[in-house]
Amino acid sequence: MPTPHPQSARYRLVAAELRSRVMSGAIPPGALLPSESTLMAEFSVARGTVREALALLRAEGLTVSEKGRGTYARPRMPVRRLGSDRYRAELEQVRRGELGTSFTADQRVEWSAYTLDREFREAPATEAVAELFGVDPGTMLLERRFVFRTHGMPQQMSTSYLLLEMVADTPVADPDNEPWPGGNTSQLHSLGYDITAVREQVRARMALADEVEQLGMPGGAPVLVITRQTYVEDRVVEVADITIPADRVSLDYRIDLT
Amino acid sequence: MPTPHPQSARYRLVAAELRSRVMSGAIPPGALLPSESTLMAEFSVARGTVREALALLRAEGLTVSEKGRGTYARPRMPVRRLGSDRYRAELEQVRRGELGTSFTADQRVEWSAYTLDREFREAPATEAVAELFGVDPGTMLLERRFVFRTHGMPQQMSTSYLLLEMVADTPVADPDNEPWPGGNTSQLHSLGYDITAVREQVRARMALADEVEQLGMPGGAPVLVITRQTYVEDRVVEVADITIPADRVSLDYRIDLT
DNA sequence: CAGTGGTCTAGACCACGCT
DNA sequence: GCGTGGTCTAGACCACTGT
Repeated sequence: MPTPHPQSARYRLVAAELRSRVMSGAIPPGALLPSESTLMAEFSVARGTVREALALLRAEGLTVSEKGRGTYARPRMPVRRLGSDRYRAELEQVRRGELGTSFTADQRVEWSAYTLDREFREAPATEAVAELFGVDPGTMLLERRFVFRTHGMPQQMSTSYLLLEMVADTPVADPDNEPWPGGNTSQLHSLGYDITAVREQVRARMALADEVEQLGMPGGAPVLVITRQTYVEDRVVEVADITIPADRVSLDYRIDLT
Repeated sequence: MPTPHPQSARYRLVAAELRSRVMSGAIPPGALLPSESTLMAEFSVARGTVREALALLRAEGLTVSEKGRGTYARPRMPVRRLGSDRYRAELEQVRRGELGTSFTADQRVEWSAYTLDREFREAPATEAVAELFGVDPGTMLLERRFVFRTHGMPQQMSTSYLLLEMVADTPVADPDNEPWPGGNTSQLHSLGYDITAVREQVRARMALADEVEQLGMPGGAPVLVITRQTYVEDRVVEVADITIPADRVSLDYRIDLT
């Protein structure tokens, strides 16, 4: 459907040259690209043409521009590995009665080095969440919103849902008990549920305006969205929506066929 | 970090107005937006300003533009579900000696309804690929590039690597045998390898210029990238990089803890 | 053919970061 | 004050899609 663009366009040639300089490391992450006026001279093109080339690179996430300073090769964020094996590790840890959460285990940070904002409320299930739970829409849920930070840097935001009848008047429903040592797995364990399976649906899309705000990311950047269902046998005991800036994470799944 | 942009810019006001028309449904998916000259008159701005506004909407994935025709509200793409259970299904199918590939099974399209471009070559392993294989860099590989299409629509591109010593002078090394009934699992089976596990590493990033071209997607859109290792016991027998436009797919993983 | 978006030029003024 | 990127204008020619 979308019209293919000719590769011969001048701004594409300029973009290609700059792209190769960035990707080859000739312009390392964090370093300044030549200024627009320099590029006008180097390629003998008008400023608008240079700016179109730079816009292309920005759309590809290769560079970021700052008014008054210049255009930079985008600094690489440290990539956090989110392994599917963390659930099993967490479960075994909880059974042995040890501390830590999957989040801190993934991050390899100490228990004290992270903080999270939290906001709890009771709310009826929307149609989408009800379907994931396998209950009727309108069923009362505990909705918990979290923003995780390590060393003050926002890393991910998530919304978790629990059936209210499961958690009402338990310590799990009290935000003051967050962060909970041992995380979700441990919380569910304390309620008498030993999880047996997890299903994750992964999608990617552009960040919305408020996510850009809350996660401190550049505009026009993609996020990974994980919809997670936690199972005890055939019953869904928790549903969560997890949003992570795409350049900060790599998801790792091992699928056993034996 | 990135400089915030003022909301007062004229092109942002134009973009905001058009965005609300699209999101409210006043301009339904697939319908034409006003032409650039119409917008110049309506908002009393220069063409460059109108084009900046439209570039914003395109970057948000709300519209697509076609030379000679106009700018459309973007039609919603059907989402393909890529389930981790497809490997097991494929393996059982192969053992029973049946046809089909995971790609057609995911797509729920008939065997004949898809085509793929392919390009085979022999090449030494780069450092990254060698590490995924667990062999020395420079080890000779068969590199196979594919572009899958259903009904002419590009859906994903992938590059698959096999150890040359495993496949040299076998039917697998002959591009004319693609598409191979039963896909990768079946090919490996024919070489005497019954796969036992798959590891997938999932990331998302903005599409690069040549991916935009090959996949027929609007610029400024995110892609999902899957790095896949196929195992027989502890040995990696295939490595693949799979790139899919993010709005066309949802990955589905089930993690069993029992 | 007329109308559309794609590319390109040559100017202008502004807000911002640095020194 | 000077250099940077951000915004905006007013032209021009092209390639493409329609009739």
